[in-house]
Amino acid sequence: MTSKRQPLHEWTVDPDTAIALQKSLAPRVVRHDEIGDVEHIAGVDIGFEEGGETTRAVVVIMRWPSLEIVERVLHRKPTQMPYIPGLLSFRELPAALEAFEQLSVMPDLLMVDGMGIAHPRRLGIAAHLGLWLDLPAIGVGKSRLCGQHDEVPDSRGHWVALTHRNETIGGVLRTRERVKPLYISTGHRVSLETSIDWVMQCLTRYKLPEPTRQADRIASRRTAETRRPEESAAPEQNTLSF
DNA sequence: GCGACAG
DNA sequence: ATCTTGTCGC
Repeated sequence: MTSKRQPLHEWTVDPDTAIALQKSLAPRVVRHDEIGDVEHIAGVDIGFEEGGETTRAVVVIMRWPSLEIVERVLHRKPTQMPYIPGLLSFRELPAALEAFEQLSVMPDLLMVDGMGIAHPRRLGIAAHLGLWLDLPAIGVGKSRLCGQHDEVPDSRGHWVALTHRNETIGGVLRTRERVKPLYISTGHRVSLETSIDWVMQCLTRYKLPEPTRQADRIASRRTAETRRPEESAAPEQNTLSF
């Protein structure tokens, strides 16, 4: 029997409703390790086109530990909510969720561009996505949303705690010397320490871990792959698997 | 009331 | 996030 998972909640574009949802969902986020064998890791990132009118979600699936790309999905969807600090997931997840529906392989771990629980109400985009898909997830942010931290030693692999309201919500990790550190945090079913470990394991020669870096390249850059299909050929095609 | 503010 | 060329430095 195929049972279709019921969605966590109805979507909304109302700020107050979104905040209320975050408060009720945050307690359900699992902050300890509840992760099995990892065969595939997904990198998730969102980009925008036409001045923000269109949201472009990209999911890259990599095999572990080879880190070879085994699948990529690019999905476009009309943007229906503005960017509001703290409500990022409500703007970017709709497109991402539809991208996941296109996958032929479900990953065992997610690495999302943005915060996990390092969020004012402890439900950043990585936590929200992990909770929705019920998959282990790690938040990989490039800048700070909230919380305070000491200066990070300029040595690859070193990190300091990110604290907010008397609680450690993440870690600020130096993934490359002389380069701005990354803000790592639990998304779902992965502890902070394990999250940092996975990020380090996925580093090559760049600032970002491979899953996020690959997704980022495709989502942000307007290259040959990012090219929209010919309007005359297939006007309705907004999804590309390659 | 005054800043701060993921992508 | 996005608009954008070249340029300085490890």
